[in-house]
Amino acid sequence: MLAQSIVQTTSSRPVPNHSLTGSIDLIGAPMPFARNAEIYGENEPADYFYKVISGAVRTYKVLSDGRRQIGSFYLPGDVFGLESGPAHTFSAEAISPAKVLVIKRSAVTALAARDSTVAQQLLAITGRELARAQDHLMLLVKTAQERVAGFLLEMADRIAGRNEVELPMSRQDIADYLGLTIETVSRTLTQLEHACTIALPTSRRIELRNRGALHRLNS
Amino acid sequence: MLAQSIVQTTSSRPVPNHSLTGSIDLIGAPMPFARNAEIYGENEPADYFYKVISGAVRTYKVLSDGRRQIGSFYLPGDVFGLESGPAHTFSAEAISPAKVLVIKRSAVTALAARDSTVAQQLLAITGRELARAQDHLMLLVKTAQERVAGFLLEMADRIAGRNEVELPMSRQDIADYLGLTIETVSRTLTQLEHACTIALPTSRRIELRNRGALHRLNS
DNA sequence: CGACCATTTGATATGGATCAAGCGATGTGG
DNA sequence: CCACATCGCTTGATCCATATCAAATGGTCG
Repeated sequence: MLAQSIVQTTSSRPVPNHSLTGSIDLIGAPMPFARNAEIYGENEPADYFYKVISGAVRTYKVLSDGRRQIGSFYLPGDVFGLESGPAHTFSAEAISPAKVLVIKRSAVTALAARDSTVAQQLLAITGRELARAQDHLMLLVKTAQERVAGFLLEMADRIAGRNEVELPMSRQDIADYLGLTIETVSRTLTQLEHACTIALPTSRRIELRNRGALHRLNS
Repeated sequence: MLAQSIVQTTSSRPVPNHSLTGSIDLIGAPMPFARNAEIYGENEPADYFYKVISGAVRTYKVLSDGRRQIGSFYLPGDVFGLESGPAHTFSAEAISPAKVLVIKRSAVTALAARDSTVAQQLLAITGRELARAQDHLMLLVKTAQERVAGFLLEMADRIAGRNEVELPMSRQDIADYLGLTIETVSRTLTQLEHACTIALPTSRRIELRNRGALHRLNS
């Protein structure tokens, strides 16, 4: 939403005749990515940041022992790839076929220097990313049940359709986000189903039957 | 350093005669806190943010089961308590006797709206906080040895004196930062000592004898 | 010196990882 | 249209890293 207003601001306000601030340069064309296609790699120059139009995206790092840690999931409307340093600190891939708006960082930075509302939006986006990282961090010190419950509540909040959620990501993605194995995620979901806390009409579709119980687990 | 320049900017540039932007209101007096004194509590209004002058600070949350998770440690020069929402999401306490500069949020926000360098600094501080949270997050999915090694390297980078580090925090603080128990932290340090990777002249003082080994563990 | 608190060390228990197999859906080629 | 391969997920059996419980040690301050 805030990201949306960055785009709106740049395209709707009268712009001086500098090519950097023209809406074409700033927004670029929405770009399609296939399932599992790389959007950018860790350590690549962070000259662009991105906004999800449709589909879903994951950012991740691979540890030396081959384990993968997912940093975040991004859904339509979310901005990702905005870095404080010169390089991306995670890699990014499309989880499902995705359309992504590619935004030139230098253009927005230049714009922010003159338009304080743009600067405010950049700050707000970064601040929300920080809050999300902190929430994620708190999940990683909990039990498997608490992590899975927290994940389900997060996704239910972020994806429309209050109590029925269609997850875009695989069990492996969930496991790598929560610092668990795929087996533990699967077993925990089964437990929650047996406790009638959730229902699993299909493996990707999850119905929250008892939010209270999930919140209690999430503590 | 960036935070420093916020303060310098506000005190050295000519300021219009608005009380909000006067340097007194903005900076306030450096405030002393005793060991373990609360600086602010979770969910309290985030009307101020803070900069460590001397001593050390921890931010933390207490989970429903009583376990405490430390979000970050702050050392002299570090800014903390800068939130995207209206309330603090962690509590903050002095680890050791500390002097802390108390800064009025609304004043800096107002200033940032007119001075884009201030806005840039706010963004940079938030961005570095995000990077730190992401690094912390990556630690929490590793083995005990890797977490402790990563912690030692982080502290060695942040505290002066390359290879000899005087830690301001207790084993319990370290354990709650790393999502381990105090016993596991202690045992791991002992192991590293036996492997001649570190030396422990006193329990709070740690000498890094083999950075390479620590980096390998940290992977 | 003695009490207290932080830290270390030791013995045992356990949650989740690992290893292994089975199952169900999806898609492909004959 | 069906047999079969593949892939994602679930379930089962065992193992291990770290938690937990318990006690000893050491450093600090009155």
